[in-house]
Amino acid sequence: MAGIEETPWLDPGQQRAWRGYRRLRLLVDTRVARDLAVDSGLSDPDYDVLSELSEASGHRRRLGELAERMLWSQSRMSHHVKRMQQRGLVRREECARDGRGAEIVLTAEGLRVIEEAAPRHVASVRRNLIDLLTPDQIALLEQIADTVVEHLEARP
Amino acid sequence: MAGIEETPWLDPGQQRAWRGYRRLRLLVDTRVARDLAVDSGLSDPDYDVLSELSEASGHRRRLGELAERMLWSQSRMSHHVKRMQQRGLVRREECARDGRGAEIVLTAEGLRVIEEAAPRHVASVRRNLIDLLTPDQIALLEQIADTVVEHLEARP
DNA sequence: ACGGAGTGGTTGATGTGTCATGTAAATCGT
DNA sequence: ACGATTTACATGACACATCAACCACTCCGT
Repeated sequence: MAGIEETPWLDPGQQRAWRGYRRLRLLVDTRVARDLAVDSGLSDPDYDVLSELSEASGHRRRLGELAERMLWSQSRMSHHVKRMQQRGLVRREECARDGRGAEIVLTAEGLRVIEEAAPRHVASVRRNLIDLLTPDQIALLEQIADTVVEHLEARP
Repeated sequence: MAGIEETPWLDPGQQRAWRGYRRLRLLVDTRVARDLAVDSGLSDPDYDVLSELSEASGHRRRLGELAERMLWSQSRMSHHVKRMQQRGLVRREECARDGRGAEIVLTAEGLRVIEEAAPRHVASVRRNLIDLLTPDQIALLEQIADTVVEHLEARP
């Protein structure tokens, strides 16, 4: 890993790309989050957890597995699941195979909530990102994201 | 604005682009934030505020102006500035022209801190995003960001 | 010039994220 | 098989963001 002595400053194009990315992120994410909250009463993390669970077999997943897939800390997941549990969106079950384990299960209410939220959320994602770009740009964005993700996930 | 009835689901490519974007954001931002905290003891918002002030004439700016440029709420800025003030990075001064106003001024310490933090931060941004992409991809990213930002900023 | 509306900023309550730590069960070494 | 370590998760304290009041000053109409 190079020391800072050898690190050149960002050139103007790189500077603009970085600032653009930051601003895109700020605008897109706050709007999508606001829409989600207004339309469905969910926060962005709420939606992600529900979505992850709804795609899991049996609508259940180990807490740690959930955290790992979503790149959250276990602690964060534990706290968040507790709150979602209090709202009736998920419940905890003991894990048969591992006495320490906790399985997080989507409740019927949780399933209902995310199924109702999903189409509105998709509409919001379209309004605030997808439909603003040409198909070419979408493909490029995917390619850029893949490149970066691949590099970063290959690192500690 | 179209109702959800008319909103088609994301096609596979759009789906991958959206998920890719989300994951890129998660990976890049957490790593850059962690580097910044470890290298310089600053949070991401800390850095942004210091950076904004260091570029302002007289190293000072009205609280509301600062908030507006950064798309923060005034409340958030007020709270955050209070904490940064307690750490000696900025100070408040009364505004001569408007008795209600507050001017936020970069302290000598604040200037020292950001000047020391900047090169490491640039290195981190390179490691975690810029240097992972080809010059073409950088240009495309900038273009995509500009497109989206332009659309979104033209809206309430 | 005075009374009310609007503006700039602060504050407190609440929900959420992070870090350090705690606890209990599983696993490993011998 | 027994103690030490590691793993899975929970918890408490704190930092931070958001929202809804709130206060003080400015601006405007009459």
